[in-house]
Amino acid sequence: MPSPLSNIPAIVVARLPLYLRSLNILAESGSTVISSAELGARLGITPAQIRKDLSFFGEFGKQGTGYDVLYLREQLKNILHLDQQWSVALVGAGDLGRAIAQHGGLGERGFRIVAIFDQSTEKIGEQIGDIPVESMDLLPIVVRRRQLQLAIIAVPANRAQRAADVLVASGIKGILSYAPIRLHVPDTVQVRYIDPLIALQEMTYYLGG
Amino acid sequence: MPSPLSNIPAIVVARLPLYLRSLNILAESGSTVISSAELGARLGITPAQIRKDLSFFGEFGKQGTGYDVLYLREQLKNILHLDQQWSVALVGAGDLGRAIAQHGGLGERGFRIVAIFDQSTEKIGEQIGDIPVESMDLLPIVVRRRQLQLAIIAVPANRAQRAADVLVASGIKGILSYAPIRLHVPDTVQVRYIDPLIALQEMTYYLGG
DNA sequence: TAGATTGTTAATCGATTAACAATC
DNA sequence: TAGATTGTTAATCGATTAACAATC
Repeated sequence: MPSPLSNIPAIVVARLPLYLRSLNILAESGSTVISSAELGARLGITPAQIRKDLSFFGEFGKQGTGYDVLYLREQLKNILHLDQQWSVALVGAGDLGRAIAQHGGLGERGFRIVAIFDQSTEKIGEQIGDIPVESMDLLPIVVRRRQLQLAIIAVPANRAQRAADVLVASGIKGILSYAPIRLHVPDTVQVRYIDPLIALQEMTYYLGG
Repeated sequence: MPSPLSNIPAIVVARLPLYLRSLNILAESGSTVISSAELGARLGITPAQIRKDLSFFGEFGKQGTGYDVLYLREQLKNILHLDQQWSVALVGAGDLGRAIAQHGGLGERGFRIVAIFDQSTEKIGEQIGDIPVESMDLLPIVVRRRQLQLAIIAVPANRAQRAADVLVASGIKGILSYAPIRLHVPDTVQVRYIDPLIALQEMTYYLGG
């Protein structure tokens, strides 16, 4: 695998996890082969786009037949570096951080929260699941020692940028932020946002006043 | 206001909430005027794009000066129909639904959860905050009586499509789904997804294996 | 007035789609 | 072989950006 081809459009990369998700469902249901047309119908994406997207990375299909579900799934996992467990730091042990850590939909899917940090002296020492909340002061040490590359930010908006700065300085390369502000980071660092409020506001435009 | 101009690109509409968010911050900090250049710098968007986006809806600025923060904020709120409280139905009273209902970042911002539904007989009758969990059987009646237009889905993937079907049949016009599947709904219904796993998988592509 | 910034047009850029030869 | 579907090219479509006259 030619490691992250930097010339692949981000929008193409962003669709790969959706393809993978469908392939997981197909694999579970016992399907062995799928065409770009069928996959497209499930995802609301044109078959041509799926074929084009995949062609950035190689030739995975067979004319007349389609794609082998297990094989394509394996390939996508490799491309996305999901052939390994990812350890994740969580910043913020409030309601939201707690929900993220405990709900654990992530843990079962290859992203394990291995350290939790909070500013508040009250929260330090508490356990969330089986992970103790540690002081923000320890963050750089822990992140470096464990060589963590991913972090989740779940602190209030007014502390999010500072959290990001510390994370980046400690070597974090990817941040998933639940804070409703744009984070400024070097462009060697990936950032994605989760913001239900923005999503709701996007929809009300289309709803009758 | 010419009600939802249907010919405005969705990607333009999707940026309006971001503009609004910045304007809220600016207003709080006491700024009275802002140029497209300054706003763009905050958001990582080119000034030309901001001006173009806004020009779909009217002329809100003044040459030589920029935009009046409070005025533009008001206009965007109107365009997005955020000049009112929105009542929202929540489907799913598990860990996730509970976290969404209690965390309440939404309530303070104009989206109030007014009814919670769950399948499980055990959960029915429980209170989350001050809202009782009701049976799914009551959903159509409650949604119709209260004329709810928005709903949040926080049930497992295998129940999400059924939940969406019931919601749509009950008159819901916008769905925010936390379930990791694509929902099939009539195109008169808006759907947005919140999926931290997909966001993480998008980032690992760029990280060293 | 001089300087700044808008709103808008036209040019550029990039993403999506249609079409089809290759081939299983 | 006949039918189906890929991978890829070229055409289309749509979004972003640069540039500038208008004007505060």
